[in-house]
Amino acid sequence: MRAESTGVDASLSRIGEAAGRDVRDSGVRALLIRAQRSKTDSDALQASPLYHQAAGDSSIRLTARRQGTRGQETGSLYICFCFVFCKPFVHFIRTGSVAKMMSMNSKQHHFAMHPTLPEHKYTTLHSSTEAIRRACLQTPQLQSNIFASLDETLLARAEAMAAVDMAVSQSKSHPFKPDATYHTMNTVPCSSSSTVPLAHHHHHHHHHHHQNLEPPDLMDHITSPSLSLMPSAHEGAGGGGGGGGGGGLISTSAHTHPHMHGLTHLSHQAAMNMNSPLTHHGLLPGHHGGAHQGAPGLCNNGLSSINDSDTDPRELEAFAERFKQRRIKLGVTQADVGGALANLKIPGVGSLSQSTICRFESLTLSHNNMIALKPILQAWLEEAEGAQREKMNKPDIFNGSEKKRKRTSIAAPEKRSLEAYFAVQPRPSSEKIAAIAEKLDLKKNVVRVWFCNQRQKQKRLKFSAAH
DNA sequence: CGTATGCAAATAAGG
DNA sequence: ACCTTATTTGCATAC
Repeated sequence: MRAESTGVDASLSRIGEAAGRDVRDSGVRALLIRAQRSKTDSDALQASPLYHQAAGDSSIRLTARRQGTRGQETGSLYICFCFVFCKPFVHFIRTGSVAKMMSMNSKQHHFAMHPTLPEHKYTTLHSSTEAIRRACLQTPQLQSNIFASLDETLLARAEAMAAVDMAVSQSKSHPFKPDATYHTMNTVPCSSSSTVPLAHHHHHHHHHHHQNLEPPDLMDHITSPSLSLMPSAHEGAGGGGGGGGGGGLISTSAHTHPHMHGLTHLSHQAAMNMNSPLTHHGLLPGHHGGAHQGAPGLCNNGLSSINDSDTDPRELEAFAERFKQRRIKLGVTQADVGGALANLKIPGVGSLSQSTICRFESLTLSHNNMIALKPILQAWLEEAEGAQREKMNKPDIFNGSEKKRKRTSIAAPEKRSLEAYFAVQPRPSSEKIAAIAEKLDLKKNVVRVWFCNQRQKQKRLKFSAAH
């Protein structure tokens, strides 16, 4: 509660301290302000130079982009915090989810965070989204809410986590896998602040051309904070050889506690559980007995089937780039690749959409997702290149194996009906759902899921909305 | 046409 | 068998 004048400052410095960074950096502040003004998460991230260079969490980024419109200001701010502050915080957010964070702190937003608000010096934003941002500024209360949620509890928690994580990272070899962002990122130990060590070229489309940004001065030197946390190399797994691997390959998907109220201890546990973005089943349900090797040379002895290199953001980035390059050389489209994956008879693997392939190439998938997909795409690539070398196309034994996940498109009329039902009863009984399903000529499960998702959406909106 | 992206179904995982 | 929360995809449609 202290948070005297600028609670933000106080809290930030604490977090920064824990992360070994000075988050009071003017650049950081500018970023926050900018983020705050962003209409969407996407805007906030795109507008941030840190988006491309600082340490971040791809899953956060992903969420930001995908859930964009809805996350709005809230999400933006938090997400940017992730980039600027510390990994632990990121993890917390990831598991806790923005919405939850909002909820748990929202109750008492006694912060008078207005000092750092808009009309400050960096007011000269000229980004392409300036217009939108302006619109945004018209909702002052919203902004205060954002900051409000950034209250003591939250910060304290993040701080605690930071401490935990750091401790872990120093004792154990790999605190949490490199969650660093792709793109320009360089997971290298750390190259301190002012040097943006771009290792090599990396011609990813939109990068620096963010002419919009204003005073570049401040930003540029900020560097990814988390770098400092990076336990440099990843000697982790490798050496151990033996079963070690501790967690084995499962991943513990970053899930967490359903209820955060106790928060305190939660942080700890969360912190502990988290760092293990190992392969996730995202796409490989794994059900069938093991055989999840997919990519050649993946399983080294131990159980920890994943090498560090497999989870290294830089490696992923490089692979994605290479993949795209070679795909094009093969004269294959993203859609082709997606569909071809099914022919590659890998246990739990089916086809994927052009969208997904595209996202893989552009690194707009979560880190875990990237890791999960990499072996598969790698397998395809080798297969395809091999086939071409033989001058023959593979006959393609259309293995009717796994099919691509289907997505039902609920038409507008039906959607309206559902919304109407939802209005009166957000949690219809199974019978009711069945009835609705029949009436709308939809699968019962589709309707059930719709209600689930709708409830989720409502919950989110409840925050962004009034408070 | 091949590629991005918005938004939101489907799914995974722990009750 | 269904809920919730967190995440992974895929339609559709805009570039």
